[in-house]
Amino acid sequence: MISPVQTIKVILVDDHEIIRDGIKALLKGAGEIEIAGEAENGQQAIEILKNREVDLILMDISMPVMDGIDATKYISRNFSDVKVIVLSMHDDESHIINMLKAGAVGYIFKNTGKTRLIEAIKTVSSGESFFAKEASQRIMEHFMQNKAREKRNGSMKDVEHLTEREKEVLKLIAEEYTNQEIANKLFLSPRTIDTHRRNLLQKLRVKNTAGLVKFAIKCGLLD
Amino acid sequence: MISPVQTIKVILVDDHEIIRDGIKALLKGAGEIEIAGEAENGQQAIEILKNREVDLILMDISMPVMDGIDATKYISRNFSDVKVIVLSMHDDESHIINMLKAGAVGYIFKNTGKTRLIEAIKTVSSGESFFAKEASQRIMEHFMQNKAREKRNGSMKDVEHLTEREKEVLKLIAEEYTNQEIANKLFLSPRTIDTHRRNLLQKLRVKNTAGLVKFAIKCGLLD
DNA sequence: TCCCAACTAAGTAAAAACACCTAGTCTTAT
DNA sequence: ATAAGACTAGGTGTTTTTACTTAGTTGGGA
Repeated sequence: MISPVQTIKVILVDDHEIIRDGIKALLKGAGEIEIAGEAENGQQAIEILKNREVDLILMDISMPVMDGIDATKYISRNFSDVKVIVLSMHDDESHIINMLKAGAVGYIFKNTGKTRLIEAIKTVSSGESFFAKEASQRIMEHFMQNKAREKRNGSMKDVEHLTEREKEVLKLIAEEYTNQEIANKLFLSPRTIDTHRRNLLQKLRVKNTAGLVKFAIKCGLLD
Repeated sequence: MISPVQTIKVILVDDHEIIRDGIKALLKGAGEIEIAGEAENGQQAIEILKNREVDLILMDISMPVMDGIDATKYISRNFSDVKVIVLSMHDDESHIINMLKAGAVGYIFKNTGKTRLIEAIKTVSSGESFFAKEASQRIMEHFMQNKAREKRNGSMKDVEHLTEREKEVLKLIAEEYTNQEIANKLFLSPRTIDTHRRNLLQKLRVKNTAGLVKFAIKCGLLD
């Protein structure tokens, strides 16, 4: 909150010294960026954080002792103002999504050029996120896949035949409320909920509450 | 694949003319960016795409006729090489996640400065994604929340406390059978099933059948 | 051997869900 | 203007679930 232009203190975490040296060389010329430390694994990185003030971490994924995923999890929980950019060779969905879930706010590849690397550091440092092309694509695919999964499960055919009210009631049923409780929430008569419930049973061709709940989950009315 | 430096053709989609004009003014000075069109809603935007070559769209969310979410869904499916950046006033999770799912690769706010806006356009145009600070945070929260939910629900912890019989009964409950029917299947008294059912409710700390079914699905007792 | 957990089952009651029917209001589209 | 669908809600009655309680049998481990 104090300084508009100040050096960004970066630490490098990678088990290969050559790679660390390469990155150091790349960032040498760039103003505003200062290499505040290096670590060979997640454990060492966390040790550094305890003793030194750090703004941003360039983090490899596969490392001995403590890998990048676990380290990032720990860091995003215990040093929430330290940003983590993943510097990886892997462009597969699972690595990217796992690092996202762990709390990384950037993902770039080791063949990234100097300009992009500096751009990523500055972008993330100012609070935004920076995901390289392939990483963006994988994240999108991940979201799309969820969509596709939902669609594949069919029944999306039926869900469109439900009215808004019915979907609302169905959701509350699946959330373990009784007709009476639902009625209170929606300011309606319990008998109205009863009617909606029976219409749902008929429309979805299921026998009872269990069937309703399964349907609600299947078409993502919950979560 | 042809041109390393070429103008980025942008169209603005927002139902407020003043906002469109403001953005046009902002982008006026910036080289490499060309306003290739404007639209008041999603429908109009799609019409433009059919007739003109466009690289990128700055898209509002709430609009009449066709909102930004539906429009982005359509565009990311039918014009997959056109990038969509959301230009929004809302920083709530649902809007951001919905636009992500719809296929947006950028999310910035209407109070963004000129520099950031241009940065976002160039970043997204080159294939990366650009999410403003608050948007990044919400996306992180979304992922974290899923994690937290999984943990909170325990599920896999509790399922081991269930006996074989209980799991068997739970499965049949989730398959929409009544106590009577389950009793017939297992050659037991309906009262026994009743007892199992109540033990399940207690062990899993859920209120009713809906809770039982959700649990059964969560720990894969079905399918 | 004795205890415990799992499994079984029943008494009694109240609450909730399910079934089938009717019917009014309101909005929208033809 | 009329029809259709969504939303509302009541009557009446049955079936199912939930609640609280008690208790017999069985098999395996301390």
